[in-house]
Order: sequence, then structure tokens, then C-alpha cells
Amino acid sequence: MTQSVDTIIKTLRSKGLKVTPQRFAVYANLLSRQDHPTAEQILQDLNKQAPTSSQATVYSALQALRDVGLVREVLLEEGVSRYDANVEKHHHFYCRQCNAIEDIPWETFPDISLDHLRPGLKAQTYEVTVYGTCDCC
Amino acid sequence: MTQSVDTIIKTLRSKGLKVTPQRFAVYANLLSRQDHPTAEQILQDLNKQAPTSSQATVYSALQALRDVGLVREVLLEEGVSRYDANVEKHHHFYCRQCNAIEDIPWETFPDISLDHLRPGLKAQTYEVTVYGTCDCC
DNA sequence: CTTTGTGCAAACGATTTGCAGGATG
DNA sequence: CATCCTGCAAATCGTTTGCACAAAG
Repeated sequence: MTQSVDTIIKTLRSKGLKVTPQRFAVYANLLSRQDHPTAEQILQDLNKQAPTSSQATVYSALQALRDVGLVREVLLEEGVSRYDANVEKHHHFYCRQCNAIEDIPWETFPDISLDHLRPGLKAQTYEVTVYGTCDCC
Repeated sequence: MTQSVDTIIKTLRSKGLKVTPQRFAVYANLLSRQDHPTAEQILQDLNKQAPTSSQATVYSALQALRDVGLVREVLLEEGVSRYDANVEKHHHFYCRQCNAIEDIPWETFPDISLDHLRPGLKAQTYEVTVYGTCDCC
């Protein structure tokens, strides 16, 4: 999942986004982690050593990345958006104990047929969310 | 899904909740609708004719109902919690156009085996979320 | 009567916005 | 050099809380 600086820059440019240190940092940070951090956590992480980004900038970077489809928003915890740089089809596991979110590979479950939905609903995609507890809990 | 006044009162009592007009109204309102309203929408609805409940009361009623398992919180829209009086196992359809949320009966999809999750994850339940557009969109 | 619920207004936390400077393509 | 981005502070929105009063069991 970790990519070279050049690749990241090319990806951002290919989506028409100007490459700034802050935006690069947000996206690179997200690509480098396997958890699903909140905007606040990313901000903390980026400013751990030295201040590099402001709050508003992190929020707007995430918005831009989401708008161009490089980042997905995950709504599983009350009150906060969490972010995921994995935009391939996949499912999620949510730990009710520690609120950890983990990706589940798409192939883990057999494909579900959406043919039996009530007529009138036009389905585009689906995903499975599994609730439980993880190792550390 | 609509139940008699008596049944609703008995249900609330059976969960150890004091039956007040406001709490009754919130629960009855939720039972009577098939959409998945926000706290704000319930408040509006209840106070449409005449003011019956305050904002804080609706929020605390929803909290109480959720705590005893009579109501489920649905997190599919950014920034808001929506509520569902259907606490049976079921799936959800989310309309990306109008943000409508609709229940999908559990039997619509074949049961998924959770046996192939990475070892270490203890699954309790799962649910499928289908994204698409609905009739009116 | 004791406990729990209600209502108001103020407090809160996550996210957004307005606007003046700065950096990018 | 025109456009888009950054940072700050103030604003907004959903939700929670403190506290005095009222109602339920």
C-alpha cells in the first residue's frame, strides 16, 4: 500500500489536484496506515514532530481527496468521519470494544446477488459490515 | 409495524422505562414510519400540530430507547444519526440521490459465512448495505 | 416520597466558512 | 500571473449537559 513519493505526486496530479506539502502529507499518511483515522488523528499525526498543517487544511485536503475518489469516507462510528485510502471494493470489520475498523478483502465472501431487491431500487454497489471484537479486546 | 397504545406502553415498561407522553410519542412516531428519521425530524414531526416535546427530551428519549434495545441507530449519512424502530436483523438500502434509507428484509440475501475472517476477529453479526438510487430519483 | 424525566439555555465537539495572504502549475 | 491552497478565527450544526421543576411508580 505504501507508494513512492513520485507515484503519489503523479496520482494527485492525474486527478487535477495541485500538489502542496500539506495535501501530499495527508494523502501519504492515509496511504501508509491500515487503520481508518479521523481528520483529527491525521492532524495530530502530521504535527507530531513539527507543525505542518492546520486543522482547516486537513479537512479541506480530505474533502478534495474524497471528491476525486482517492479516499473513501467510512461512517461506522458515531459523530466522526473516518477515512480510508483503500478505494478498491472491500468490506469492513468494526470492533465494538475498541472501535477499530479493519478492511476485509472482497473475496472473503461470495458475491451477493442484488436481483431480489424490491423493484424500483437500482443498486450500484454493496458492502458487508461485520461487527464483533478484535484480537486486542 | 404499527402497534396499539397498550402494546407500546407495555413494551416500554417491560424495559424499565417510565412511560411519559414525550417518550411514548417518540417511540410511537418511530414505529409508525418506515423511513429512518433524524432526531431533528422526529422533533419537527411531533411538534407539527402543537409543541409537545423539547429538543433535549427527544434526544434523551432516543438515547434511552437505544440503550434498552428498542431502537437502532443507523449511521449512513454524514454528520447525523438516524433511527430505526425495526430491531430485527435486516439490511439497508441507501439512496445516494435523496439519502433515503430503506430496510431490506434479511431473507433477501443468502446467509454469509463468517468463517473465513482473519483469525483473531470474533464476529457477532453482520449486515449488508446496498448503495444505489430509489424510485423517486 | 423517591426516583426518573422534562425543558431551557449554555456547553461541546466535529466540521465548515470567510477572507487575506501565498504557493502552484 | 491566474488559479487554487493555506491558515486563522469565527460560525455552524448535531448532540450533550447542568440544573430546577414536575411527574411517574
